[in-house]
Amino acid sequence: MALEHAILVSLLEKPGSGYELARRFERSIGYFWTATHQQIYRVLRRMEGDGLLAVREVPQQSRPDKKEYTVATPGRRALSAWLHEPVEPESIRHELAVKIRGAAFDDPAALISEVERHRKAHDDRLRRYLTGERRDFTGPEAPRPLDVGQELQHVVLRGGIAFERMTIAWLDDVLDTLHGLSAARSGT
Amino acid sequence: MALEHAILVSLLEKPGSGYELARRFERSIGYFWTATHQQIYRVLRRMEGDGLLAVREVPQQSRPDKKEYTVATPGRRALSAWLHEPVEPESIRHELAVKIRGAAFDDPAALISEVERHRKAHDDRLRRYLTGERRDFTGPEAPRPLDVGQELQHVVLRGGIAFERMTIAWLDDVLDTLHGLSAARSGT
DNA sequence: CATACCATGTAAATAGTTACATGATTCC
DNA sequence: GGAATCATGTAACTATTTACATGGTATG
Repeated sequence: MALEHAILVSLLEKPGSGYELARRFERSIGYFWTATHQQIYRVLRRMEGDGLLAVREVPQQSRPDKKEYTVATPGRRALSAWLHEPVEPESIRHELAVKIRGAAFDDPAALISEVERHRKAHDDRLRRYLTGERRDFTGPEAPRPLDVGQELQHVVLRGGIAFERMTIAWLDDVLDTLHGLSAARSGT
Repeated sequence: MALEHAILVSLLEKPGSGYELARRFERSIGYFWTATHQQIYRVLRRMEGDGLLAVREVPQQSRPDKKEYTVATPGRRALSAWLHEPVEPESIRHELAVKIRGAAFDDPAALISEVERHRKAHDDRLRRYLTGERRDFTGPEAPRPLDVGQELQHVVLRGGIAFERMTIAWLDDVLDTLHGLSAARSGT
């Protein structure tokens, strides 16, 4: 299960609560894995039961107390073991692509606004990634030289940026295609 | 559930058995959705029970008989309805990226062979896609002009090609980074 | 005073994976 | 004789999503 491993990596980078993990899954970890708070809380409890994590109750003033999780030695070992095992190269799952092929059996032009909406969402994400990249890795405020962990975080972020750029370019291709089909239909 | 919709699209393109669908999910549909035969058989039965699909027993000689599924009118309507609803822009899930960030807590150089293996898998997939593109859409054997369904299939395939190319370029970036880290560690 | 944020969970349903199972035919 | 292809499935488990639930604090 990659969620367990993603949690181990995130907690090794910095210990934190389920809530904090959920927030990280919306941001930095989010560009390669997603999870909701419900799932995170459940997996945290299991991992703690398995001895992979240690918990510490942290009392807070003017905020609810929280449980701070840290990676225990067996957790570190489990991550190491996984890193040395091969994982299957991933295939994509893209609902919008299903829709695009499905549009052949409906009105292709009706899909244009949906594709535009997706294009905007990816464009927003790209901007967020680029802002984060300047802040943490390439801007004047960024530490220099970067340590090993930061270099690796940066190369993963570059992957996220490349993915969003590719997706935006492809969605433009899709929009051109859909417009072309409407024009042809109504007689060039 | 996108698997249902992917099945509807595939069966509209061409009716077929569960086995045939499973094979398509390894090929053409595979570049935007995956499913195993076990899952497909289960969903097919449910969809038939819901009246979305019609079945026909097809006797065959020198092969086991098969059940050929066709999309029924309610199935067509369900697909139409879904096409007009918005779906959430997808986030990626990439186990290898989890590993790359995890490598900071282990030996980054140990990941090189794993990344190379993934690079090769994506390169193989790209070659298959390009062969399919020439055969079905751009080669001299391809029909011309393409109909609406073929244009849409082609733009989705171009998405798969763009994804594989982007991934390969990114994995090269990852390999450079990993090599750079090893060189720096052993003292430049 | 309403909204957003902090913080943690339960319950139910659906989706997806992995292991097991069968049996005929074709190709090397 | 063994492996691959055609064809369909059951059972068990794991992962993920969605809906519901609570309650305090800070901000405009």
